[in-house]
Amino acid sequence: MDWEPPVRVGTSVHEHLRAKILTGELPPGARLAVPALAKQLGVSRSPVRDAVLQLVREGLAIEEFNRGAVVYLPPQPALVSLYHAREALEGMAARLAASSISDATLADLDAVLTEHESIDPDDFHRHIDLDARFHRQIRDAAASPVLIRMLEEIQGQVIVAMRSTNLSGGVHRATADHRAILDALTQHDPDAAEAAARNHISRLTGILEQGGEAAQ
Amino acid sequence: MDWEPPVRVGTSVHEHLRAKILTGELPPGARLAVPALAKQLGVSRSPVRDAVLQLVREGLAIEEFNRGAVVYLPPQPALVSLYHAREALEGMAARLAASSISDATLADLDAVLTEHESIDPDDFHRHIDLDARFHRQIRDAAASPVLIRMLEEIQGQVIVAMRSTNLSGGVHRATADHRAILDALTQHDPDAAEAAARNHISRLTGILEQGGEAAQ
DNA sequence: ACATGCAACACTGCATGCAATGTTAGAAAC
DNA sequence: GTTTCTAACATTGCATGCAGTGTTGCATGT
Repeated sequence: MDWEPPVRVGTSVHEHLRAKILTGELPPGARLAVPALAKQLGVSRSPVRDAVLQLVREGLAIEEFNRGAVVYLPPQPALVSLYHAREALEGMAARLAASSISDATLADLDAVLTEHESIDPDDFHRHIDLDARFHRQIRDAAASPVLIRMLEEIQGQVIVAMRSTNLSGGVHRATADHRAILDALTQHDPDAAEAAARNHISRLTGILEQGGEAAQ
Repeated sequence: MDWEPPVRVGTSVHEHLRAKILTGELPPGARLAVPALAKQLGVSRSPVRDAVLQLVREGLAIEEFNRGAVVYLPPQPALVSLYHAREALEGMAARLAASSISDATLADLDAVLTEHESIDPDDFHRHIDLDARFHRQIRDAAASPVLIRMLEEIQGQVIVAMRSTNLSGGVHRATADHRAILDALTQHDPDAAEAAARNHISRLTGILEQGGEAAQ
């Protein structure tokens, strides 16, 4: 019989902190002092230390020497680099997904996108959430474990960055791009899907390089 | 004045173990028991534990419940996934490098490739080393921190996999592909560089999917 | 010879102690 | 009011203790 290893406290703490960073409850600059978190969460310092170290390796936090880690918002040049990796990986994810995506997943994507197309363009919280859900579903549809793991990491950082800077590129442009991606996926056309996904991200990279202030 | 944080024991241990895995001194299956390593390296278990955890997150080791971690060779489907991510990221690295690469780096690449073209095709150790150096230099020439970090991880796993399976695709094909990539870089042609890099990796993916026995 | 049971062992993950070191706030001096 | 010194404080990374749990190998019985 298969056996699932017991849940590790360190893993739970990591997920807990990661979630709080992604929702913005722990915004960039928030301190992640191990003793304080351990006391607050009612566990010892060891698992908390593991969790914080992992957040640092994920790029969601940065160490300030002998002062503990803080939630991290990469500076603009690092975001450009992040978006280059994102373009490559999301392109490949769309390519792979195009071949194998199921009708059920296509329907889910359409539901998310249709909702996205109808929201108040000023409702950034909802925009970020729907955007993340769309990209997450394509990522998972690619069904490629390494790709999924790397995109999880990138998309986490993207959410923090979107929340802190105006790099959405506008809700309408985003949903138009998403519609193009979904159309290509619906036609199971890998080349078109990759091109559409890369075009979407590379447009955002362009905005970023011009100062990240082009939203709306 | 800038201050470089003191070297952490855990980091040294991680680099030490990583190097031993990449050289094959610790082959897939080798046990990474924390107490044993700590005793052998003359440090306590804490930094060794950190190092092993990081190796697991890097994909170079896998945990066997309550028996410690062992050096990991991903099964074939996971390698295909690894190569999909590799294709996307190496393609983007070549694209970025094409714009910014210096004449000095081009000369270095040519030196590595020229040496590679002249080796005994049966000298796999040297083939793996020269192959890794070529890809590493392009990766670094891309000068994109996120891309570099992710490709470091992928290329580490690739070295382990090459050492254990016949997926080089043949020394001559490899150097021919590399020559095409270097030509595109020399012409500072991003599209051609990306296409050549992706073509190189995707050919290897094909070999992998057909059973990984097509070397020579 | 082979299966079974059991005791010794090994390893993990979490808790906690500790020395080193950076930070900070307040008192003291100017 | 501003600067300087200093002492208390906080945090880190490493060391080590410990309970829980899986593994291993040997003795024992059939």
